[in-house]
Amino acid sequence: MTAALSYYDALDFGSMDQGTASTQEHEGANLSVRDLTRLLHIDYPVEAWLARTAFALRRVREGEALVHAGDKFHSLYVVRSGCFKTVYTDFSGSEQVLGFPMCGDLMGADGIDCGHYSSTAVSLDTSEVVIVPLASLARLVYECPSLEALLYRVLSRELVRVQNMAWTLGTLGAEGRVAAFLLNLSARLGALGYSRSSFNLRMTRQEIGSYLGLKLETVSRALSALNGAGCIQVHQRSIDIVDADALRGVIDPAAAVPASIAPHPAPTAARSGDRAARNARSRFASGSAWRQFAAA
Amino acid sequence: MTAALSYYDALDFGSMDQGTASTQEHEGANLSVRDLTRLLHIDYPVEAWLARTAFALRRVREGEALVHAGDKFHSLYVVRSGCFKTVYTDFSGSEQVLGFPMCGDLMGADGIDCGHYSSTAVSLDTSEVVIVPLASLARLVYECPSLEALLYRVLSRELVRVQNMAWTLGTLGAEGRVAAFLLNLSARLGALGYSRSSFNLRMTRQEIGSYLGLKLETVSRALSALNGAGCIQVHQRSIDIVDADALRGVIDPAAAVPASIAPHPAPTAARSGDRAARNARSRFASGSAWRQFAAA
DNA sequence: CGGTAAGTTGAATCTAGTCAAGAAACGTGG
DNA sequence: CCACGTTTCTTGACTAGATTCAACTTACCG
Repeated sequence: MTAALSYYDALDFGSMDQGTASTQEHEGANLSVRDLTRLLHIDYPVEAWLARTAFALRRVREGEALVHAGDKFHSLYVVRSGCFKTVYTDFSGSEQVLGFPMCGDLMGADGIDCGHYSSTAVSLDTSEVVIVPLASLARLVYECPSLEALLYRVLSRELVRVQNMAWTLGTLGAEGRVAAFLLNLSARLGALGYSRSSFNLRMTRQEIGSYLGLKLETVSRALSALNGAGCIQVHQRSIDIVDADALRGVIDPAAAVPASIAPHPAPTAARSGDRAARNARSRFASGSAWRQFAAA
Repeated sequence: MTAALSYYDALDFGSMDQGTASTQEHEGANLSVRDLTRLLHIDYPVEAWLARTAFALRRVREGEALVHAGDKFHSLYVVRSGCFKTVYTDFSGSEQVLGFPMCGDLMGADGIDCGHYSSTAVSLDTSEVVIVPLASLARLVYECPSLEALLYRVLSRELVRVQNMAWTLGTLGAEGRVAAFLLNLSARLGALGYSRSSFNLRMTRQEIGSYLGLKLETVSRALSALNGAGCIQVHQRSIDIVDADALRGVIDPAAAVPASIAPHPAPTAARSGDRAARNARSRFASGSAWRQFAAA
């Protein structure tokens, strides 16, 4: 057992407080391995007895940082609710947003290799994350080797996501990037059971621009242009996707979206159609105020 | 034992021929786990008996594809010699280069999650790769749990690399991107024992441009500009870095290079200084023809 | 030696950035 | 509830930087 953890011990994982002990704010509900696999949309035959292993939760208030770039790595985090931004703080002050992790997304994986997180994770919302200490995971894998591939898959997924991002930045113009961003968001929210066609952005134009390698004015202009073209309806943070195919056309006139901008290859959730999904309300769901405004 | 592999079996790893059997071209030399960790620059306490496990090699000729996007995933690959490009073939024909894996770099990790490689790997050179079937790795981890973190770290490293790429594409202009590209190459070659200041590019302007999100003419102009500014000396594929600090200055006038464009956080190799390293010749090393040209 | 692929350079065009002003939403305190 | 200041967003005019198109040079390979 100790042999199984020797490597992690060498990285000082062993000396850290783990599990519930490391939770800054204790929540009553802890999550089982089964819950975790569901959250990650990775179907997994988890032995029943593993259910006793529990992962702690942590609540992060809007604007609060979950981890800072440079902090010592100890845990991975899976978003359970809310929305984050992960940023590189290019220490001449300016920051580059690397992603907007949402429910089911992984954070902190960039810290595994060198032992320090390489990006800062800031909550854009009152959020909740599952704390997954790497040491706990290692112990778990030791007891149940079939779990090994879980982290492999999650890391691989993250890799594909960032590669997609690099593709977007490398090949698309401003409007294409914004269109891809909106479609991506739409797909992810749809997979979570929210409306694919109507949602509120949790981030500012500045943050979107930083993420897409654009200035905030350019993002604003691109949104206005897509609005004018009839693809979407924008009003501040409120987005209505009127014509998703037209949006895809903006990305590639030959309608060839690569491997997929969408996050997961057709997960099982949200098969119930938009009508039901639209009833699922959250901070992402549009407020009624703008809806009547749009109708006018 | 079979239980340990059940998940992989489900993904058809179990039914694949593994180890030497899957090598298209048998090489006499197979690599041990120890060799592999050294190649990856990850120091690891590997139990001696693990030395018997051997990974097969495969030779890939210039222009040949190691894997194609969409192919069924079965193995990871670690470059042992030569140089590759990994490309997204945006199926309207145009392709985007995602990276130039070299000795010690991992390829194929983007296939773990969904079971298919998402990018094509083409050799730019006569190259050699170590074949690491994921099933073999799983078996190995079952026998020696401390190996588990090996793949975690490699995947994490890859993630950081691509995030750095996204940063480059998102924040730098043409000259900055080219400068970052050259510095990155310089650092990687240096870590392998080659000259940091003088090398030959293995890729065309077109491929560099695709990688950096630029057109080939822009790459050419940027190189000429850096040449004119006295940072480097360019002649076709031959690059001499005259003033690395000036190059860093191009990236950020305030000399603030983020976390590091460099690949690995100061690996142990190549501490011998440039003089000794310059003697290490390879396809990357500059030919003498241009050297005298440069002196003129 | 000639043909082809790769690289350089110039001029015109277009896209995104910059600077700047104004409008709309938000929060706070009266 | 309203007035206020602050933040966020939108829009316009101008500029800087990258792309495009094109001509030309240089290397490479039979």
